[in-house]
Amino acid sequence: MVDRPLLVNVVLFRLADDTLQVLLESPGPRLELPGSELAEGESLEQAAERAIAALLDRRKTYLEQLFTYGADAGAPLRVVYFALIPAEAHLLPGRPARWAAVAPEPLLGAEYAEILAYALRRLRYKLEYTAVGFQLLPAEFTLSDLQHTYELVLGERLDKRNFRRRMLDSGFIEETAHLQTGQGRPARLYRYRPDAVAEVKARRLFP
Amino acid sequence: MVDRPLLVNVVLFRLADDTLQVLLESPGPRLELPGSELAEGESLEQAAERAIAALLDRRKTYLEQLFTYGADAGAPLRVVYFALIPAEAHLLPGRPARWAAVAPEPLLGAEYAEILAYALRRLRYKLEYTAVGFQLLPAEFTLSDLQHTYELVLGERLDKRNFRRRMLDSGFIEETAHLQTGQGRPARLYRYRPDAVAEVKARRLFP
DNA sequence: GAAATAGTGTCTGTTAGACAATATTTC
DNA sequence: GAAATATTGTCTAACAGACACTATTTC
Repeated sequence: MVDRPLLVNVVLFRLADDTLQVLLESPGPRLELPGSELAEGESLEQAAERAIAALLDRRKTYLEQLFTYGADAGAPLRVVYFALIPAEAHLLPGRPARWAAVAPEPLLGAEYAEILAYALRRLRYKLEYTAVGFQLLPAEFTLSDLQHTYELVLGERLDKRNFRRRMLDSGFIEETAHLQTGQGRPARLYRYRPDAVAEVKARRLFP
Repeated sequence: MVDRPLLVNVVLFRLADDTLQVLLESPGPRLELPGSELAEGESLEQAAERAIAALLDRRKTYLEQLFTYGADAGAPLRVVYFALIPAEAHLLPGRPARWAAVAPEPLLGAEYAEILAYALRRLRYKLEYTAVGFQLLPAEFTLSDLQHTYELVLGERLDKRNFRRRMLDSGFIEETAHLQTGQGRPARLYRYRPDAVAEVKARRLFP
């Protein structure tokens, strides 16, 4: 049996300050992705949740296994998860961690940068083809909020009319009785329908 | 550091005898998926390739990491890959392994059955949205062969005219100068274009 | 009433999907 | 010429994507 360290890392995304952000730790001079060694009698997912619970005051998140990195025979094995965190979650005090914009980060090691890039790719993919965007928003949200979420994650502008039409047609969301007031005309609040089919039927290559 | 066994399993698919088949081993009374423990100084992918090389006379295959199973804290960690094997590959002699139709297999343990079901789902998904089907065929193939491949994996009949049209329009394949003769009219042989973009642009949920 | 934001409908080009007849070979 | 297989084109309904104006609220 091989005695090789097994790490569980977590890429935590959130939307705040009009930016897609990722949680980075700086225990030393360099930035790292949060994580920990797999503990005795613990599942992989539990280890990921433990790493999140050590950083945030919120437990319930969208969590998905990303990949297991073990290409370099010398390096530790890394099982990487990614998670979506609503903006309301707070960092626990006393942790050398901060939310950083998803962007080239010179202090992030190359191995972590590769993982982060892949996680972002998967997040965008997920967002386009499934109904995962709600995990970044509060339970009730306006269609403008939702569109903004998509625009930030995908990094492109979306057409308002087409967005609303397709989002409503998809059946993923439903109206609530509530309105959100603000600067201009109040906006209808919607909520995610957990019973909706989460996968979009995408175009197949073959008939 | 936790001292937990780390296994690398491989789900090997091939098409033969008009069936989608998977390679199963029977070292004991039950059937299992091939695999081995991760060896010292070895990458995950190398371990998967080693497990394949121990069974088949062909090394070069399509190999993709599927998932890492570690939900049960008591069980070993399993990094699972899936691979596509052309029908020409031969089983090495003296191995307690056989190709079995992908179907409910009573002798296959529940954990393996779950893995196999997921691998099949991923294979179908891959086939629909990327150009991976060629990995199950010889270098040159007819459009009928290719359609047959898709029909077997997807488990449904496809319309010939639409299939050919879209496959040719996709640019994934190109004509060769060769024909395959047989019972009826000879068929044009095609080959995969490795330089083609492998991903299909699928329909997005949002504009 | 000015500023801000929410909300709504139509048109066009492309594509998915359904559908059947002809062409070329072997035996 | 019968049997087997390969090859080819059209039509329609649905959808993607482009596009601009009206409605409702606050200050």
